[in-house]
Amino acid sequence: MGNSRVNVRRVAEMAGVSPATVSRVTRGTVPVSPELRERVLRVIEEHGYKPSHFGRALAEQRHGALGLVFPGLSGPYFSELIQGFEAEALETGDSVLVLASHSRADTDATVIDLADRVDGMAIHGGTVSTEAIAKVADQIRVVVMASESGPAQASVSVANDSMKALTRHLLVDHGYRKLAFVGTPDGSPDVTTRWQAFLAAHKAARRKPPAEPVRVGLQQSDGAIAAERLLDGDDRPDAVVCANDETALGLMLSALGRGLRVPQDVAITGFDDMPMAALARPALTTIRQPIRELAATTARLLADPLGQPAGDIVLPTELVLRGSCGCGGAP
Amino acid sequence: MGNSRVNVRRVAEMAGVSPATVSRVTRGTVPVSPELRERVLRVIEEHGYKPSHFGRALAEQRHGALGLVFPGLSGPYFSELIQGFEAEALETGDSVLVLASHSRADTDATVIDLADRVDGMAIHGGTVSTEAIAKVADQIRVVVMASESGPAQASVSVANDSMKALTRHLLVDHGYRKLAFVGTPDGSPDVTTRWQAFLAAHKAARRKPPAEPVRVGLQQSDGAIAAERLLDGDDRPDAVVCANDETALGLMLSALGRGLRVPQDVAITGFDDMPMAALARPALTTIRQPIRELAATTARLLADPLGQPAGDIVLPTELVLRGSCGCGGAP
DNA sequence: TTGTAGGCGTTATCAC
DNA sequence: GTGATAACGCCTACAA
Repeated sequence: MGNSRVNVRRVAEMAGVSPATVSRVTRGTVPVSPELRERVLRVIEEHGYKPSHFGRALAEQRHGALGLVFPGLSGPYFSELIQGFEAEALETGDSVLVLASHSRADTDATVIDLADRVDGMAIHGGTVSTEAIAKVADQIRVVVMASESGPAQASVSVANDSMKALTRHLLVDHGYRKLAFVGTPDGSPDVTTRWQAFLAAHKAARRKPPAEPVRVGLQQSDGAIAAERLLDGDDRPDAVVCANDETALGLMLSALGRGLRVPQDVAITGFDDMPMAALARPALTTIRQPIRELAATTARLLADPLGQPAGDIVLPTELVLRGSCGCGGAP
Repeated sequence: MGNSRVNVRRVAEMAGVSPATVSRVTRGTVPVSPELRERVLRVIEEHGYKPSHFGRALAEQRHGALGLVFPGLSGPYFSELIQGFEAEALETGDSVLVLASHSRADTDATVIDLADRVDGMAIHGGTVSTEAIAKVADQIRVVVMASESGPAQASVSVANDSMKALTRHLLVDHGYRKLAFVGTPDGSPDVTTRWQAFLAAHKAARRKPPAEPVRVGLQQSDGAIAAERLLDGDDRPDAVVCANDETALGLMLSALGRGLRVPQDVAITGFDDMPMAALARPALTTIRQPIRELAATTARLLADPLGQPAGDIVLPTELVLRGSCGCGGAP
């Protein structure tokens, strides 16, 4: 912790050149004569000089950082999100400032504050108010993930409506009579759309959907909570459609722990296709969404120097039928 | 996106004062006469002036940001970690730059790069090489989490050796004959200590431990993989000690899915006490560690202006006995 | 190709 | 209490 840092001027002096030349060497933009370049590089090497981010940021008027805002949830979904985003940001030499929103209340303020520490910001649907997004978007480039763009410059989300095909599969192909939905529609735009697709499938099949979803969060423990409400009574559903894999697996664990058989006593489906989905017994029927690509696309949109309008990008999803819905194969 | 930002000079001009006075008002350190203060505040309000981070950082020689480096793993553990860290950082007005390390190879380089964008860095055990830590620690304050400090200024970890008490409980109190350990000791310092405690407990009870642990990762899906190796053969263990709750729950799900009874056919224990642990059926016997406090303490150590040496802090853990080890209560 | 000089926006150190 | 003025470290016209 004693690294007496050297600056351009000092390096220039020692190399017997002007600061400008040093800058040219470190940036590599403008050609410099081999001889001087060599001299400068030697001094840089010798003194471990590294251009200060302070100075650079100030001079270039850019932070070299992207913001990522999401609800502080656990699970593979958000890990994939962070990693995918970061991997892409690294490509362009940007750092990632993360805001794992806590209470929605102060998140708005924090996000606005974050806005002048980054060059662009990715905001996950359902984490901050539209007003806050508008304010930020007025200042820097904003891309919304898993929701509509609203006041933001662009959005990237996935085809949640494939939930309709899944629901139809349960209703028509398997002939289940009584379905339940686990998830809170008002909680996040993703879940909103999934619930609507669930309802639409019922309507298309002229079947009566449940009046209300089982309103719980998206964590595995929420699946266990849903289990208490759904499995302990005597009007148990045939099949339970969960808003994501985590809750589905939590529910499955609870079902099996109660001595119920899946899918014979109750069929269960998820959304995401996280690694555990394929490994569970029975394996989980679900919808695969390209989380990493979602994040990478978002980062790319933000890093893009003179980004085109871009608009709203929707990535495809894929229905993955496995044992937990009653399809053959796995036990 | 057209916010023609104003700067101190401009504000000063409009308020008819000097830039210094404007600065004094925004910082609130030195007293300013009510009259001028009022004038300045009005102009600031009117033009939405906000001091630029660029300028501030350069003048104050500090970024106002803390770095957080951890293996890009999913699950409640790391979510808690991020949130705990960030919540504390927000207190002191710092932003959090996250590095969810991907391949260990390039992480070293990235971490060194990150070092001159933050004022302090928290590094999770097992993510970067000791050499890289040394380099960074030479430049800024570094606190290592869940590992020994090494070249870093300080470290914060939890009492992993309570794994010894847990193992003893299985061996002595329940009298299980054949135990297995799920986790990769070389993968992270935490797991190393837990495996050693597991071995120590066997030795203390004069019992022969398994020759090798089941080397898998820390995700839920790894628990399912472990299940294939442990549960399908005919020399199934009595009890399986997992390095964390996630793998334990993955294993439990697989066990139940195979028609095995927990704990009668196989007892299972975890480490962390994540929310799902208490809700599973049977509820998971585990060791509770204060993840949030771990993160908060680390952040506090980093933000501390003239931090004392601090040294190595070890936070307490607590053995939580539930149904999955065979203890009464839950089914 | 290279050097000089000015600017990026803020804070801190002086005088007054 | 307040106002000049000089850093802070870098980049980039502009001139040579």
